[in-house]
Amino acid sequence: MKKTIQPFNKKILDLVKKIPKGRVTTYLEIAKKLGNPGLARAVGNSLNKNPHFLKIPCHRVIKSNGEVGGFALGTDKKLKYLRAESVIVRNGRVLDFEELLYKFN
DNA sequence: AGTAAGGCGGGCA
DNA sequence: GTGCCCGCCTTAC
Repeated sequence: MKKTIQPFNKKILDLVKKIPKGRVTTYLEIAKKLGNPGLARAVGNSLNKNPHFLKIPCHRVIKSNGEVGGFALGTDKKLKYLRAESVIVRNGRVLDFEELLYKFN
C-alpha cells in the first residue's frame, strides 16, 4: 500500500485551516470541494486518525444538518471550543449554522 | 423518525 | 504487500 494520499488530506487541512474564527463548515462542503460528496466519511476519518489537532481546528467542522457531529476528543470538547468562538450551540446543534457556514469558493 | 446501506481513505491484522 | 473493518458522514428506504 502506498503512503498517505497527499491531495486528499492536504486539501482538507488547507480548507479547514482557512475557516475563520467563529465560523463553521460541514464535512459535506469539504467533501464536495474534494470532488465527491461521498467523501464525507473519509474526510472526518482523516481528521480523526491524523494528529492534526494542533494545526487544524477540527471543531469548526460540523455535520451538514447542523449537528456538531462527533469529535475525537469528545463531543463536549467540540461544543466547548465552538462556544469559545462565539458559536452558539444548543443540545449538540449549532444555532443558525447556515449563516455561520463558511463556504469555500 | 429511525434504520439500513453506501462510496472512500486510513490503520491495523 | 494484501485484506478487512472502521470512521468526526450522507442519503435513501
